[in-house]
Amino acid sequence: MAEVQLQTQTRADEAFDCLQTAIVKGDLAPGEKIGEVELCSRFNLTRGPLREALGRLESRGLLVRRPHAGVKVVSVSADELIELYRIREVMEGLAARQAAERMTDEEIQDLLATLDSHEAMIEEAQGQAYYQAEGDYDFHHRIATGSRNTKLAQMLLGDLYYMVRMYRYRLSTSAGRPHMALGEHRSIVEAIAQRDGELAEFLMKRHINAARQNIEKKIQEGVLTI
Amino acid sequence: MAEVQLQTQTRADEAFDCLQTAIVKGDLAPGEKIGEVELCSRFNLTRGPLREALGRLESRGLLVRRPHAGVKVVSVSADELIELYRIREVMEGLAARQAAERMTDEEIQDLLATLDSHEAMIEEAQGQAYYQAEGDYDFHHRIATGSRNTKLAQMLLGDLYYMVRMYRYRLSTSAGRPHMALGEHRSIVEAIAQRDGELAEFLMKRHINAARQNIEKKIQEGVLTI
DNA sequence: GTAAGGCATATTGTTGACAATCCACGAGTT
DNA sequence: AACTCGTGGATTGTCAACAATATGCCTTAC
Repeated sequence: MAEVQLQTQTRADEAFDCLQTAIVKGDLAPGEKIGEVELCSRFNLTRGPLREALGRLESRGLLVRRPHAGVKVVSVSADELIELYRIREVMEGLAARQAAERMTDEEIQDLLATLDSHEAMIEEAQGQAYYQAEGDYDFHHRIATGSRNTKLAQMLLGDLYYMVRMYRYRLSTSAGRPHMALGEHRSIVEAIAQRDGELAEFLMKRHINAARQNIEKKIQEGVLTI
Repeated sequence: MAEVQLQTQTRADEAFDCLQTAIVKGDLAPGEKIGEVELCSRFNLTRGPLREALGRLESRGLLVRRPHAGVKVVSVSADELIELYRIREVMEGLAARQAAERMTDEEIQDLLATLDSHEAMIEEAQGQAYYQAEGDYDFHHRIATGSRNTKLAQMLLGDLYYMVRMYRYRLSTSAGRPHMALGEHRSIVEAIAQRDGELAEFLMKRHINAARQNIEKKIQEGVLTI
């Protein structure tokens, strides 16, 4: 392991990050029961910091822990994934509205620039949905922080996105969707640029609603089994 | 049998509960820097479980922890308290809508019954705002769980309510508000009973909006200093 | 007199060993 | 043959000692 680690980062934080990414990337399959000692040897940690990290992960709902029985990765059902999108709809709607009221002109310009780069990425990497997903994540990330609502950003970035991303990695976005999503992103930013919070909220809600319907359709088609 | 306590409760859970209530009740003042050893002696714990609990509290945003520098209770500014209510508005709006779609008839009847008991409490205990606050908490708690949206309930009950309650304890609700709030509660339940999700969402949002404006007014009057 | 730097102390972060608890397997009984 | 009960093993929960780091005070130089 290359020790690039910052000294201000404690071992427990390190463990937390490792585990979180491992869960999100799918290296630790949902429902899988994992022993503490195995995790220790896998990430070169001792049980103290590991347990601390496990506690945090549990508190965030990525793990379930039964006393003396062990830890297992949470397995989210299809219904629960849909519910997640319903929550995103209202929370990101609020984020968009507040972002329209509070983002600086600079931030908005920057956001527009990133949209251009996302478009370029989609154009050249035809079908490489991964980058599109990263771009999408980047977009929503900026809106969340742009809202200047600390707790809102914390809940979105710390709780919801990680759970959603758990499925992003196994779930390729459908063919025409990236282009459409980009268009929707543009409209939202436009509304923000015009400082029209109400419109930004409406458009964001519709955007996430569309994404949810897209996933629902896939599940019904049986393309996506969770 | 002296062991009324469930054995499935681990020391870390115990520590977590103790600390959480201590923070919420104000026994640990916001901004106060607290040493680990002091907490250990105070709650009869060892540092292992304590640290695990601290990690969870930090992850939930009730504590801030700087490496090697110690732990201190988070201090929420007036603005941030307002922001909390903005989040509640959209999230509980969603909860109300989903509750209208999914609560059982039994649950709704039960909810109505609790509203009656709340009314009785307000009538007899004139000015005892504490019970009203508890009743209010109870009401919102039921709506959240009634939504059948696991993650939504988790975020509301696990994250937001505890932060809001931090201030409930020092902040007596204003004179006429309990009665008004109760009336709003009734309208919401009525909408739920009629399975009108859209209306329930609207009414709940307006209800929380009113509560927020009430607090904003108090802050501007200087009655409430945070 | 003030500011910068180094040292001591106290506090946090980490480690490894010990104790308590659950799960699985096997034996005995119906 | 199937079910229940008991025991062994493994895993988790807990503890106390060790190491690393930041804060505060004192000294010293300008």
